[in-house]
Amino acid sequence: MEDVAARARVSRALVSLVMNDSPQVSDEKRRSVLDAARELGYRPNLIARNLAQKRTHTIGVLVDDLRNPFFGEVVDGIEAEATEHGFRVLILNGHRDARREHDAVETLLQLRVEGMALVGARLSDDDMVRAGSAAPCVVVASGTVHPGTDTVATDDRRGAELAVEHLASLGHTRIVHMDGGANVSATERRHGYESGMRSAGLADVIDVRPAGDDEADALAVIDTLMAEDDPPTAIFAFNDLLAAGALNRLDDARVTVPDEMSLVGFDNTFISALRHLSLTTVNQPTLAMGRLAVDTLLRRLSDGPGEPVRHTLQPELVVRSTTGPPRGAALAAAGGTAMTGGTTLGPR
Amino acid sequence: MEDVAARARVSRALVSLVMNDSPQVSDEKRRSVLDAARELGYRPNLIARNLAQKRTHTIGVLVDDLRNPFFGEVVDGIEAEATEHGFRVLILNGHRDARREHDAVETLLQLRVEGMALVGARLSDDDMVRAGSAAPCVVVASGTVHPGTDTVATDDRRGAELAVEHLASLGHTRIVHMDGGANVSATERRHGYESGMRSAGLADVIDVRPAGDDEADALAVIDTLMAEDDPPTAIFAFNDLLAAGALNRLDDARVTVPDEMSLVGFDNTFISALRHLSLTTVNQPTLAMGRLAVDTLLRRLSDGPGEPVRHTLQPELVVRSTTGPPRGAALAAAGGTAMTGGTTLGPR
DNA sequence: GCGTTGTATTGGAGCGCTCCAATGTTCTAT
DNA sequence: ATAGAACATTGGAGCGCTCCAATACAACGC
Repeated sequence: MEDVAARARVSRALVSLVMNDSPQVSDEKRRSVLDAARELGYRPNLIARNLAQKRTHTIGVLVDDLRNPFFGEVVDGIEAEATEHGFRVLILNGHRDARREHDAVETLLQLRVEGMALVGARLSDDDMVRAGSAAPCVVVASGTVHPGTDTVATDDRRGAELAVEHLASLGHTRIVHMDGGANVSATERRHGYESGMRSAGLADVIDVRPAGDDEADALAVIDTLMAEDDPPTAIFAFNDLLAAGALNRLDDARVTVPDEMSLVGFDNTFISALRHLSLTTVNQPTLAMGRLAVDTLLRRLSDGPGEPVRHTLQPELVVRSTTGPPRGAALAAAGGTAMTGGTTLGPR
Repeated sequence: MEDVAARARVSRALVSLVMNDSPQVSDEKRRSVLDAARELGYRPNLIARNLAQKRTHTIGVLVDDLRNPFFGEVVDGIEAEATEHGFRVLILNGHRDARREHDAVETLLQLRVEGMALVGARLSDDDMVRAGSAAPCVVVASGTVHPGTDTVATDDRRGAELAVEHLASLGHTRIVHMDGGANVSATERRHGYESGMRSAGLADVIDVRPAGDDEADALAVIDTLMAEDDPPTAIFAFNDLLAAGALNRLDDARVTVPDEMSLVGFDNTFISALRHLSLTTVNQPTLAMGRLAVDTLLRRLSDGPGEPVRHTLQPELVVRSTTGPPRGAALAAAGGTAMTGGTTLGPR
C-alpha cells in the first residue's frame, strides 16, 4: 500500500479511500491510484482491513454435514442472501461430530464473524450460550434449539403429520416411524408422527424405532422389522437418506415397494426426485430457509439483542411412487388430506 | 488481552506466550494467565494474530459445486489431511459459475490463505496465473489445468476406456458419449471414450453428444437420441448426475435399462450406489485425492516453486445394474476386461 | 562474593490497514 | 477582494496481536 501511494504520488490514506471507493476522491487521483495498484499487482490485505475496521463483513456458516444435499441447498440460500447484503460467507464443516462442531464455532468466533448460521448443528446448550454471547446466531433446520437463540425451521411436526395422514388415508394402520435421534427436528417429527397417529385413531399402534440420519443407519432397523411376526405395511423415515437406505435394504429382502411396504422420507432432496427412487417425501423450502436465516441474522445485527425469534416455514407433502395402499386393501378414498405438489410417475 | 495481562499481573507478551503455549513459561504464571483469561471470557483475536504473524495457517478451498456429492467427498479428504497438519480450512462455493469462482479466488487471496485447493474449479488460465503467483495452488479433479500448476486427478482417460471396454465386451457397438462440456475432465473422458472405441474396432461409430454435468442437462440429449432412426444401445455419461438424469428420461420414454439401453456413469457418488439406481460407474478415489491435494500443497509450501507436479490416480470400474448385453445379443464372453469391485445386485 | 550461564519476563516496534481531525484547495456570494 | 462553505487530501494514532532484543532473576561453580 505504501508502494502504491508512493507510485501514485499520494498519501496512504488516499489509497485507502480509493480502495473503498469513496466518492470523495477526484477522478484524476483515483485513476492514478488504480493504475499504480494494477502495475504493482497490489492486493488489499483483508486481514489488516478487518483488524482496523473492527468489522469483517463476514458471516460464518457451520454445516453439520456437507455431504447431505439438504444442507447444501440451505447453504445456497444463505450465500445468495448474504452476498446480496454485502456479506462474505465462510463455510465450516461439522462432519456430524459434536466435538468438531464445537471447535468450528470457536474458530468462527476467533475469526470474528459478525454472525453465525448453524445449519443442522448439534451443539450443547453451553456452546450455544457462549456462541450467542459473542455473536448473533441463528439455528437453521434445527439440530439444537437453545432458549435464547433465533431459529429458522420447517414445521417438522406438521410435516410428519402430513406424512402420517397420507399413509393413513391410503388405508395403512401398521405405520412405523424410523427416528432420527437426539435432535430437535427428530423430536418434532416423532411428535408429529405420534399426533398424526392419534388423529387417525391409531394411537394404540404407535411404533417408534431409533435409527439415525444416514443411509447406513437404516439397515439394521429394516432387518429387525422384517424379522418380526407382523411387520408394518408402512414406514415414515426421519429423512430421505434414511429412506433411501431403507429402500435398499427392503430390496435386498425382496420386499416390494409400495405393494408390500410404503415408505415416506423427509426433506425432498434431489435424490428423492430421482425417477428410480421416486420417493414420497416432505418438502422443506430450503432456499427460503437459508435466506430467512440471513435476514434474521441481519435484523439481530441491527436491532441488537432481544426476544428470540422463531421462524417456522410450512412443509409440503410430495407424493411420488413409494406409497400406495397396503397389500390387499380396497383402494382408499382419494384426496382428503392437505397434500400438495408431486405426481406419481412411472411404474415402480 | 491487555485486561488479561493486568488481571494476571503480567505483561501482554507473557499472555501471548501462554496463548501459544510456549514451553518457556513457568507453571505458576501460566496458570494465572489461563485463569484470568477464563474469568474475563477472553478469546484471542485470530485476525490480529494473523496480521502480526504474517501467517494464517489456513488453506482455502474453492468448490465448484457444493451440491455435487463427488466434490463433497473430496473436500472431506482435504479437511482431514489439512487439520492433521495443523491447518485450518476455509471453504468457498463456486456455484458452477466462472465469474463467482474468479471472485472467490480473489477473496481467498485477500484473506491471505497460504495455499488453495481448487476442486473442480472452472478458472481461466489468466486467473490461474494470478492465483498461482500469489499462493501455491493445486487443481483437484480437474476442471482447468494450467501449465504451471500442480494437479491431482484421476486418470479420466483410462476411466473412460474402462467404461467403453466394458460396454464393448458386452457386445455393444452403438455406444454414445454424453459429453461434459469444456473442461479438462470432460476432454479427457471424451478422449478415453474415443480411444476405447478405436481399440474395440468401433472407430467409425464414434458418437459424441454435448450434454453437461448436471441431471437436467441429460434430458434434451436423451430426447434427441430416442427420436433418431437407429438409437444407440449404450450410453457412457460424463458423470453420475448426468447418468441419473438420463435414467429418468429413459424411464419417461419407456425405454428399459439395461435391456434396451445400457448406461454408465462416472464418479461413483453415493447416488449411483442407491439400490434403485444401481448405476454402473467409474470410481474415483475421492478421499485420497483430497488428502493428496493437501500434501502437494504442503510440499510446495516448504519446497518453494518448481516443476509442477501431476498426480494421477487410477479409476476403477464398478459394475452394477445399468449395463447388460444389448437386446437380442448372444451373451457376451464373461470377464476379459480389467474391471474391479462392484457386484450386480437385485433385479432391475 | 563474583562472574557466568541459563531461564523467565518484559517493553516496544511493527504487521497493513482505517479513520479522524486537521490542513490545503477551490468555488461561490457578497 | 474576502469570508465562508464545500470539497480533497494528508498525517498519525490505533486496531490486537507477535516477536525481538533487552532485562530481571535464579542457580551454580570457584
